[in-house]
Amino acid sequence: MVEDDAALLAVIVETLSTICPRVLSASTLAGAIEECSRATPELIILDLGLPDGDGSQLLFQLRELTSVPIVVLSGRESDDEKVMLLDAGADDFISKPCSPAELLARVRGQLRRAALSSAARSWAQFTIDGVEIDLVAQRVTRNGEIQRLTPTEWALLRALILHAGKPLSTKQLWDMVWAREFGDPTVHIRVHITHLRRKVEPSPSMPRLIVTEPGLGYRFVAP
Amino acid sequence: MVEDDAALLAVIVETLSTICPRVLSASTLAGAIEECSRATPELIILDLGLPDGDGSQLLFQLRELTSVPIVVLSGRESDDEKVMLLDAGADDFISKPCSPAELLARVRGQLRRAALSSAARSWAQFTIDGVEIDLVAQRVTRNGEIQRLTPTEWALLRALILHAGKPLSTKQLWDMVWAREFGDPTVHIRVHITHLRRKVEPSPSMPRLIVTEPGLGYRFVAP
DNA sequence: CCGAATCGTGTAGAAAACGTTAAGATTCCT
DNA sequence: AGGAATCTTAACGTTTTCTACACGATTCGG
Repeated sequence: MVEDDAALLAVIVETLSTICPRVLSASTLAGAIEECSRATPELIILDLGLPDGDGSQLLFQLRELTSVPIVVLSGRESDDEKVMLLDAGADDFISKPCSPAELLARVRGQLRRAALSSAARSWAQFTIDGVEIDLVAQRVTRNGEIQRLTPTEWALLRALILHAGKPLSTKQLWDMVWAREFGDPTVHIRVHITHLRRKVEPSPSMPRLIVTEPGLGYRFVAP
Repeated sequence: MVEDDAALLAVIVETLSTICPRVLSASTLAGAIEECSRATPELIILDLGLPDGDGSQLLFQLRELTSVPIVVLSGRESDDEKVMLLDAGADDFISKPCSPAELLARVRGQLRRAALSSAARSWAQFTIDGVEIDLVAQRVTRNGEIQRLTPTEWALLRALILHAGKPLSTKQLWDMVWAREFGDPTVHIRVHITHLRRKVEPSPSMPRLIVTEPGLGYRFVAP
């Protein structure tokens, strides 16, 4: 929230905090840029008319750097200004005064839209050596062929990828995937690791993705 | 452009045509749905207060079927209504009267954002292997024959298509389609999936559209 | 170099999940 | 009220997945 009027800022921050877990604020253009580079916010609300420069200048600068939703708040009612800012990349323009309810509704809308625009799911999807793994769509393809994984195989793969880079002991995997106390962990895991490798490794007999660290456990090599 | 006032409609269409290659219009709720299923617009501008039903009703219906930007235009200034519509999925809300320049700027903004957010098909309407599915018009034809789907079958199909590509578990489908807590989900869904496949699959015994991922659920494969 | 522990892989039976059919129950329309 | 369409429930055969066990291969320390 970028706003120079301290009283108004307090009110808006209070309002926003009902739906946002963390609200950061800045009262100057320079402060706003610093805050953005440090905290990478999910949405920016920008009031025009800051002391150290035009807010529209900040809008241009931010649009060069990021595609997060930017909502502009302004007291001026000039059509030309609205058009200019919207064309510059503002995602919404709200005229002051504005009811808290409407502000929240518009913020919710922007957040909802940003969430489903699939930018957020890039971390769970990657390709390595012709093997494509998509944790969200629950899909694995190797050289174009679809590989079907069973529920336990998915659980095992998820556990390994979640802690990619670190070796996971047999006990840890057992707790994460099976979550029960009877049966022999080691033999189960050996079997399912074999199955998993057969489906996701470029060459299953020479594992490159799921490597075994003798005596420690298994490790998923990060891409 | 959905608007019942002919004079205002003409003005807005004229305005829009300066930036849009094709502008379609409808003056009733039924006409709007028909137009949408035929032409699959890239953006919808919706004026509230249509003769044959509330415009907000159309908004709800459309939001079940598509993710295209919807801009609501209204003369009423009620905060509650604004909030309700924005939360129902409207991408923008413009109060009448509104300058042509601002309208164009907001439309441009929505189109720009839609273009870069998902190049994916935003209208659930397609043909594959002689099977034509149109969620908007609620029509399924296979080799020219119209297939009649029951309400639960539509709900099931809509849930699957809305999350095309991702497997939906039995529990998820149960929550989306039936929305209640008693009864045994698995049996119901098995039966209705069979019925659905018999009507929409090119060859029901070898499903290609609605594939089952054993242990995970069912997945609608996007064409 | 050798033995013990650990790891990889094949096979077979048990358990769970799934597809299909059919008959009763319910709703909705005329 | 009668009848048609739809939903629910039950049963049964099939497919898929899990578990258990056996045996060869590999690793590691002395």
